[in-house]
Amino acid sequence: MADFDLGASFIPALYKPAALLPIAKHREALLYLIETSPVTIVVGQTGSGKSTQIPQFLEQAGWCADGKIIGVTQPRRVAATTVAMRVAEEVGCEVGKEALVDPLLSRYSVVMVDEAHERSISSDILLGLLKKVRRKRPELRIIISSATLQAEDFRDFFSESNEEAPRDDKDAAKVASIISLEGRTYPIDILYLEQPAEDYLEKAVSTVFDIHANEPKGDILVFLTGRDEIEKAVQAVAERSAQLPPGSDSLLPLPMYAGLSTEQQNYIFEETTENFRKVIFSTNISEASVTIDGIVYVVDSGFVKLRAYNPQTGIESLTATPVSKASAAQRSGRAGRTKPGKCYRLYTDEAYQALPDANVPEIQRSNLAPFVLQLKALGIDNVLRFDFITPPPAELMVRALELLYSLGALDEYSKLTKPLGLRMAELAVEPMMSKTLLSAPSFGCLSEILTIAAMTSVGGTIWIQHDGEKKKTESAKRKFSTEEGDHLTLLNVYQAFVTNGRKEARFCHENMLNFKAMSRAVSIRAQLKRSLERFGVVVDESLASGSTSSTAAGSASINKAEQIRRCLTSGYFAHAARMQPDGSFKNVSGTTVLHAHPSSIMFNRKADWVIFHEVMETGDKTYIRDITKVEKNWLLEYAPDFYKTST
DNA sequence: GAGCACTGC
Repeated sequence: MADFDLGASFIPALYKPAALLPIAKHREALLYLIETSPVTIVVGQTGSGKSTQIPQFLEQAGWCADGKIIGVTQPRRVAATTVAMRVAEEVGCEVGKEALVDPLLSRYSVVMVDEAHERSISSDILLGLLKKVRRKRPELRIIISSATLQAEDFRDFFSESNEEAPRDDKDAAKVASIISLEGRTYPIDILYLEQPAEDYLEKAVSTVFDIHANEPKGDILVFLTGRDEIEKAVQAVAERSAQLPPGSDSLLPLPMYAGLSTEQQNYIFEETTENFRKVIFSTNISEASVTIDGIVYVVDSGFVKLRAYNPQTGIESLTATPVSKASAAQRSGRAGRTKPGKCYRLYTDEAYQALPDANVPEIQRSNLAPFVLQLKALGIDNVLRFDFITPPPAELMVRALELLYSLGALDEYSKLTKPLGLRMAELAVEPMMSKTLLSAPSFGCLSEILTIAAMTSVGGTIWIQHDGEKKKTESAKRKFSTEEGDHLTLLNVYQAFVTNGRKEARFCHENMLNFKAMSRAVSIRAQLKRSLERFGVVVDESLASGSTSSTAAGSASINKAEQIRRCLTSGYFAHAARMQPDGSFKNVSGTTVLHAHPSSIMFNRKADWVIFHEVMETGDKTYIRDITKVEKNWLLEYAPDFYKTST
């Protein structure tokens, strides 16, 4: 496998992006377009300064007069808060307000949808809303930032009308215009494999060594699909580095994925000494969310893990999928930020040609229940006729409506119920959990459910997953575990954190907890609590017990534990399963075999009926996560209609 | 025996 000869395995492509003018040069043209055209589509590279500079141009041009504000939305909140803060600092405008409170967005003179080409559900829905608002508020200005390939989709969307007669081309041009604001980039050589790789992980590692042996200085960024692959690749490079010829520069392999702690992530930004070449093995996090300086070489496996949702079974899956052409372009662009670069694609030119232009929009492959609820709360009753830029499959809509009806958020006419449905829409957790929260006062366990809701929404990032320290994490977890399952375990972890570890980094370190994730749970809990108090719900924290584990003495806490399990059942009855003699589970209709996820307390433990927070198919198994034991008769008690129809 | 990314104020 020692094919160090790059020329033999890669062939160059013809494509070279042109180096164009920076954004400030386009200022006048841009402001003229925004003034004269209701919708302006701004095309330019990620990081070209669009999201910070355009709001400033607008403010200077008087778009903030009369107390009006400029809104900037982004699919990735980390970036959004940074941008919003910078804009607020620099131009003195307030940014960010929910459409839920002000459906006509009347305080805004301009709304900018940033990175709209990423097609997140929220930006897709915002585009549909903006199109609707524009009919009632023709003076509103809409700016959409997009990658080049998708610009025309947005123009066509805003130019076409659902209700009126088709416009001619001249009219369409008046509604939406496209302007290109390419930033300065350096040329990137793109190289393809001559033959498909049998094992892209092995090929990625050998390509890294090829680059190291044959190419001038510059760090390497390798795109892989997940943690497992990344850790394997890092290890392979570390091992094989020993065989590098004496006197040659060293390779410094580093992992990058969202599950790492901040500290571990920060290694990739540190400067290396003269004789080192950094090689970063990363998930898609480095495609757009994280920018690393000094990258000259990109190695693209051609794969990404993508979520999908099966509307028939209601099961999400996470599988490695070939990237889109748009993704491949974005990845290669990471090489040319500071000087000319090279991108090695671990697939053939033919394989590239066969890739889809763009990813399937999120709205066509997700559980839509949370978004249907939001649309209903915005007064959009006929969600099936909402003007989506690409409509989701009807089955996805139907499944979302059915779930919301079974939870009592919608009535038999599919209208939002009040107050239940409306309140559920305003809580920032998914519908099954918002239902659980809203029924918690009647079970006398609101404080505990608030905590559980916050803990489940930060997901699997609570525990440190350091390679080689798995045992340590397992034993730390056992200290908090309860007989009843994962939800009560999460409650114990949280309670220990707020009493012992909130200001003490050592507590998290000793218990293998991720401080950032735990702090996020604290702030989510506070936010949920504020929402509930806005509805007039009283949250009595004095009732919260120190420990709700069944190992704790006293019948009061055992009773509390049962109330919590009953309450969870009232929201999660649709996520019920029964353990089979072989230890696996079957869902209510008996159609799907489910397995307790190895991270669950219920992994390898006995149970009868359980409810679970989440179900996901990865590889060839379907896993349930965050599992709690319940009684069969509770299911019948809290969801009689649901169980009558499904059995 | 194991989860891509993102957010929630």
